[in-house]
Amino acid sequence: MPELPEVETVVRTLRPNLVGDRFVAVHIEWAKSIAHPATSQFVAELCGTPDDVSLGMVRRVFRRAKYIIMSLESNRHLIIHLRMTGRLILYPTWERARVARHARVSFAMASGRGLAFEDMRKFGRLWLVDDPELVVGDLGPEPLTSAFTPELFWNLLRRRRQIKPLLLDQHVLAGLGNIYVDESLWRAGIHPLRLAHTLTYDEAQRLCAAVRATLSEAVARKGTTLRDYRDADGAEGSNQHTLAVYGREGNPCPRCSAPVQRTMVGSRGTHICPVCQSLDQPQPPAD
DNA sequence: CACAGCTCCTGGCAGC
DNA sequence: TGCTGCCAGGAGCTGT
Repeated sequence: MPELPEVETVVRTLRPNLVGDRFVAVHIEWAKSIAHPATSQFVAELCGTPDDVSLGMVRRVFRRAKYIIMSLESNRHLIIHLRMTGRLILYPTWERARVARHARVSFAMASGRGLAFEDMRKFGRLWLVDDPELVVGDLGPEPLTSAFTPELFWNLLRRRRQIKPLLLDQHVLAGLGNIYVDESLWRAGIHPLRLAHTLTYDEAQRLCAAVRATLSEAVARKGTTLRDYRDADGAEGSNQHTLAVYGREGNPCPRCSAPVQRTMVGSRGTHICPVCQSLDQPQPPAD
């Protein structure tokens, strides 16, 4: 599942290949992948006009939370959310992109290369908008910026709500998904069912640092490839080799060797160390 | 407000 | 071997 580190890696591999290149054609294989506007308008507006093809040029490629944003010369923005199984893969030609397995939308670039949006489960979505805020305007803060301070985080926790679903809520904090929430809570020694407003300031500070460390280490390892995730060059990440709890049910906790348990929290598969992440008596993990 | 449940999807896997 | 059916899960939505 692409979360912040995976999306960041996709952006980093896309950027040097796309900035300065131009969209010249697009093929939509699965219309529901286009969230906005109507598919005919999406096709008509992406590539500029016959008398000014430069409007389809990519000026910037960047990320907001789990959204990939490409700013075009036309001042429009192509926004892509990969959801569960989405990928953005570069190919030497448009033809290769079009025939890629699970290709839902494919783009021809002026350079002759192709870009494919591949998405087995069809949950991913694309937008073409004038104002990116229409898509990403309601997101919470970015956890890897200097603005994400323990004080800010402390304020986000002033709610009577289970900590794991809270951390997964993109309106509260933007970028975490199921893998990195489980890993962050394990690192901070906090049980996913703890109510956010009952965390001590010390615990909040630990969790804040845990989120930052978990995400930045995953970025450095180019993301977690459990099954579907690839960067724009088709390469896997390596963070899956260092996961502490996610997907490790029955294996020893790296900190205390107790068997990792899998439970359900908020109807999501959840992995904890029952010793390091106690629900009853909050105490710092013996790190 | 909090949260459970439903929807969208399909490859992979368990069970028979 | 081959069939059926269940399951994951991000985000938006409805219902309680």
